[in-house]
Amino acid sequence: MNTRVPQQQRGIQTKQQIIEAAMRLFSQKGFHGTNTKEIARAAGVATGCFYAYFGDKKAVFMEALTLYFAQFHQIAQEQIARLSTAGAGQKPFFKEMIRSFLKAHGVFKDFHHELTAMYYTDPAVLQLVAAYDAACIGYISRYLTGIQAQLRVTDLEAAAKVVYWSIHSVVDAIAFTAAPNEAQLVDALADMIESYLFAPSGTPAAQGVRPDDSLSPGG
Amino acid sequence: MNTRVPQQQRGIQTKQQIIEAAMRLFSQKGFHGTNTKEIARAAGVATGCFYAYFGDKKAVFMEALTLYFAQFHQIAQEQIARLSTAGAGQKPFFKEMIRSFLKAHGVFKDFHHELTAMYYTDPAVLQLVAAYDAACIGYISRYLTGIQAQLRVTDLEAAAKVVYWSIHSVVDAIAFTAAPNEAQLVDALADMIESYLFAPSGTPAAQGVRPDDSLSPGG
Amino acid sequence: MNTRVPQQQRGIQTKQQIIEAAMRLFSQKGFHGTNTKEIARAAGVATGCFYAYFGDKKAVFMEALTLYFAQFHQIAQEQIARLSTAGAGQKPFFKEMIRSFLKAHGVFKDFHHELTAMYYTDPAVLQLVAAYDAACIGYISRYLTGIQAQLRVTDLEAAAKVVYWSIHSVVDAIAFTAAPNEAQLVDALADMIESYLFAPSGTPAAQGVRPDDSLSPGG
Amino acid sequence: MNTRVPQQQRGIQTKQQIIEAAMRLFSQKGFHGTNTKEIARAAGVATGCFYAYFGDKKAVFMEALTLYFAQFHQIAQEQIARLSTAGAGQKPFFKEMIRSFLKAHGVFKDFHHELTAMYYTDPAVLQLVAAYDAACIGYISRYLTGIQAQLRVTDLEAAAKVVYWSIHSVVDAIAFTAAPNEAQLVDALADMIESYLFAPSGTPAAQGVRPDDSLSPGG
DNA sequence: TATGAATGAGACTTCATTCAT
DNA sequence: CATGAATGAAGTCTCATTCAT
Repeated sequence: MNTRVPQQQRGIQTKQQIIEAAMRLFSQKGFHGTNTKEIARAAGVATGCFYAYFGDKKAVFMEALTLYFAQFHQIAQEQIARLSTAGAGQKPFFKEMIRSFLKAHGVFKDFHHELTAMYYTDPAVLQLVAAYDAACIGYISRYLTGIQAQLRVTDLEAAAKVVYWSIHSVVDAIAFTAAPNEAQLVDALADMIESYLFAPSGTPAAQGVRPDDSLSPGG
Repeated sequence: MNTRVPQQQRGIQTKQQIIEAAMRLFSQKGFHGTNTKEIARAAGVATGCFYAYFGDKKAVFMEALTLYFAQFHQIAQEQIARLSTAGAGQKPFFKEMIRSFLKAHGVFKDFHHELTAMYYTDPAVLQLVAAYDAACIGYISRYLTGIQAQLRVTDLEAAAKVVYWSIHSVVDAIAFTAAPNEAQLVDALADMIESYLFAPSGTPAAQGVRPDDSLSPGG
Repeated sequence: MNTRVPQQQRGIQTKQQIIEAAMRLFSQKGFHGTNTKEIARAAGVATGCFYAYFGDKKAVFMEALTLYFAQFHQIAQEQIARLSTAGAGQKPFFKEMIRSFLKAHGVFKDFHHELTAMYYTDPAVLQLVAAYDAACIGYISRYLTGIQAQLRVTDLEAAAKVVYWSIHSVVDAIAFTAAPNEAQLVDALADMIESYLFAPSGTPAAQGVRPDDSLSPGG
Repeated sequence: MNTRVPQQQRGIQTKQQIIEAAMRLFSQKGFHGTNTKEIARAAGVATGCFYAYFGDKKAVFMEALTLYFAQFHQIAQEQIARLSTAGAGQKPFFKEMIRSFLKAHGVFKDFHHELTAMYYTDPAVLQLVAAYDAACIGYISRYLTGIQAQLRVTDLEAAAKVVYWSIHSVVDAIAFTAAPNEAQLVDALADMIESYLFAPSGTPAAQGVRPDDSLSPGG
């Protein structure tokens, strides 16, 4: 039987409830540890109803995933837009970006992990995630292109990737291990990215670098 | 009944065969996509024999994991030892390290991914992996301490972590997406790490940095 | 997942069918000789359906047991009520009781034996059976208290137990071995119980006792 | 492969060890709850060795059973012999008999229960047990025949059976429930049997009967 | 002969999915 | 549209028994 596309208000709401319940359960117990009956019950509907809206269990996961990414994209885009216009080349840019990621991570932390697990396991998930990663890298790449003049690196493609993956993994490590020294790690990460991207400002000022101001022009 | 501890030569061999078959299958089809019957058959033994050696499916996974890490550790340690003595502070160190990781990754590439998937799902796996990560970070940290004089960073703990996670994720991205521009990414990553860790060598030579030789003394 | 509590008519009927099929099979082939697949098939449902209603094989057994005892109790209580009011102290009481037991036994004879087997093996069964035995002994005890004046025994508790167990085992022996001399055994058993409980009616009439009328008053 | 009949001292001892281990385990965990590996280990031999001496798991059970009965028989026979010659018609006979049974029961109490469970389940066990029961009934029957003159009952066959089963079940109840009022139950049981079998001794002395001496002549 | 490793049928159980009401 | 009962394939695990050494 084909999947139902809800037409009425009620149907749309039901579908939404199912997605939310599924996300909650996947986050708590993982995809493999959650069964459709549980999802249905948590959503307050009958088992059969689940299959009226979703072709199979993976379908909810994918839909939840799409939603999840949409939110990420939105946050990221807003961030980029804000920072880009606020004055291109402002160095706090990356620190802000890291904080953005951290925050976004926090919202659906556990779902993010389940997602990562599926990523390596399921091609469809991989594709979705890869698209998202590519988009993020694209943002960074465009940003770098915009401030190319200030940079010491030349291969902007590679730089964007390296920067993205570094942020990605450090943020993940922070979020997952609930690192107590979060602030230092964020500082160190931002410092690394900035040391890498930006040319030292002409003077040998780099000694005694302190993460935040080391690159402030004024030098 | 408890797990069998092989007492005859034959038993030891059988157990080894099972572990190998399991790793192969987990890598190909994932943990959840592999069943114990398949593992047994792939190892050339009967189902029951599997359970003589392993309490359940996860038990093989954990044992395989332990083995896998033991190899990683060994490779890493050898590498560190070799590089450290070869001339402390030689800058190719990190590039070498990245290549090491890439190589190690390559050996059991798919198993590594299955592992990552389990990492987020299973506490026991998490623990094992966390221990491994901590060990790696420890290596780096000790290395940095050894060459502290040459460094621009001061919080070596944080630096070691940031460096480790960056390498980890970039290597993973390279390995998983079979990036065609592997060389550039490795260069960029090494460049980032070095820019971050090392003080520009006194002269304003940092301009026009080229990854490999930029830091070679002689400057 | 938890056991289903049938909410539709169909569900209630299915559960009943499963219990009946299980009782039939347990009686024929014993608890250990019957598997859940067979039970499901005999009930005309799928294997999984069995587990929707019962957590495991023992659960059906226990539920069947409870049902079985409920019927026993009902028969016994009716019997007691009828005989007690029909004229307290009428001696055919015990003969009637024996016949009751025999009849009740006959209905689910084989199930009774499987039950006895489980009794010694499973604590939960033991508990249920012990409760039933205690209830039966309670009936007899109360009956004896009611006719205390006519009795030669004084420790009514002990008497009730001894009488109950004697009936129990003789009835069991009769039912299980399909003794050809059932009538004689019943007579002998009733005679034994009555000789024990009731004082000889004043005269030395006890010689040449014939089971049935030996104790009829009026000697 | 055929079962080995031990020829050497060592073999005989091994077989004995296996039987003992099996009895112990069957008593503790039941026939179905014990596996051959456990038996072998408890006996201090290898799994395969078990099958050198016994065709299958049931075979040990049967052999243990036979041994168990042999002991019972011996005790019973000695008892009968002793009492019979000590003065036929001595009334303490049945009380002694009950005590004998209780003692015999106590020795292998748990094995006895496992046996009862198997009895209803396995034809071979049934046959063995039935033979044993018949033998016991035979003893009683012969005893009764010997003192026929003193008895009020005439159908000695039926009487023997009723008496045997009563003793059997009351003893079982005592042993299994560890009844605190064991003494009273034994008294009551003996009283019942004696009231049943023996004619009141000529005088209307039966009033105020006390189990032990009520029937002593010369009263 | 003893050892303990190996066998494999079969038991129990779960759950994604379909169906009757 | 919703409900919850039913399906049955597939997976996990056990254990009586056989076999290689």
